[in-house]
Amino acid sequence: MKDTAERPYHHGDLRHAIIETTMEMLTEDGNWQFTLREVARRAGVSHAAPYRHFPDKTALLAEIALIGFDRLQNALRAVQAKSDRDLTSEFFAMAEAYLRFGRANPALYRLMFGGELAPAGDLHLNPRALGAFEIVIDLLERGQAAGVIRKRPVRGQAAACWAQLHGLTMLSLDGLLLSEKVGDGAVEAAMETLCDGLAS
Amino acid sequence: MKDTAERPYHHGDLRHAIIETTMEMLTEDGNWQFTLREVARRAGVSHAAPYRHFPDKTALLAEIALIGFDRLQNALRAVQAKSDRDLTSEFFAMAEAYLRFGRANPALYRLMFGGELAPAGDLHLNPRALGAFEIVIDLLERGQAAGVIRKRPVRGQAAACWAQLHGLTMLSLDGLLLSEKVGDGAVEAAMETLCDGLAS
DNA sequence: ACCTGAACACCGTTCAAGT
DNA sequence: ACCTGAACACCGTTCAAGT
Repeated sequence: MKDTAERPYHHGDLRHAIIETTMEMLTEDGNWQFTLREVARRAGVSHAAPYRHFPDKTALLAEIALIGFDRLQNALRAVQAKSDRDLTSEFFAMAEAYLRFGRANPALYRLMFGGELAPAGDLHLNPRALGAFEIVIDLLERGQAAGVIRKRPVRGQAAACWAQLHGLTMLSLDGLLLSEKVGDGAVEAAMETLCDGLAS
Repeated sequence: MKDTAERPYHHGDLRHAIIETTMEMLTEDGNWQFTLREVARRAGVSHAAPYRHFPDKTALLAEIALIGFDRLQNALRAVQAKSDRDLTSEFFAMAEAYLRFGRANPALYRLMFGGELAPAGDLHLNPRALGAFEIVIDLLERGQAAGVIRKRPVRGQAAACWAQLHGLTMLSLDGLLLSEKVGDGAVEAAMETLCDGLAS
């Protein structure tokens, strides 16, 4: 579209390329390991080049984590949009979407909640990290209005949902919910117990 | 006690000293960061010495994680022992002990469930990692027998408890359950919801 | 049997210097 | 304005050599 199209200089947009490459490395290798020098290598630039776009390694990772929160939010919003069913099915679909996100992006999910970024620019103060939480709150509010959810402070109920989903996701990533260890269908059973606690 | 007391050679028991030093480093610095060379430095040995006792860094960390699981189990067992109260109080005391353990040892707790050890010798296949789970199962079984817990497969209920506690602990360590973000008393509210789901 | 010292191949980060 | 190359201070790991 641009008439002055001199992209082929070196990259055009190295910052974007770095983020893209980092995300690829994250998804291809479940084993969490990531070096700034390799992302530079893959992007075809010198190992010092990323420092023109990110102050340090954790700043880049914090940005990646935020993108992860955006994607999680979008995954949940997609479920919310398909509201052609009752609230209970929507609740289960939401939970399933959350768990699937974690299982599909283990390294990214771990990064989002890892804590190696806490010393950095406290990622979790960023409102983008709480978008998913608001979606759960909305669902619970509709449930209370419809009379299928127990009338309690929604934020507390949302915390229970989030903790349960986060815990299941993490334990699942750790391989701690396999049938041999914890019995068959542990995730389904746990979700059922959560539902019992929420239902009116 | 020993008549042949030639400890002051160099260390006597370097393996033990290394574990001890690692544990100290872990508890003093919440920011997860740990180098094998520094533990050697603090233990007063060369940086190659640890390799006579551990094949590599992750092997040492896996051992530390197992000790963490032992300690968690002991913390819960201490609650179990003081059974001078009803099952509901015991349940809450157990939950509180779990959360307190995580908050008191953030770096250790993160290591136990971190996943940087997964590629190593899959720590979580070790039965020591599931001791805490068995304690929860025992509590739930007594609850079902006493008629205060809903009659459902216990292992599923235990999974729900574990996931909830693990999720609350993790989110709490991440600072995601602060009042400003999620409302006041989120942990208590979440525990209440879990109870509602378990109670008969 | 246990420990040291030097060595190798890597990091993250900085900084003068290039275009 | 953006990138490179060399440099610095670190790692994890290995291995000959010391006691």
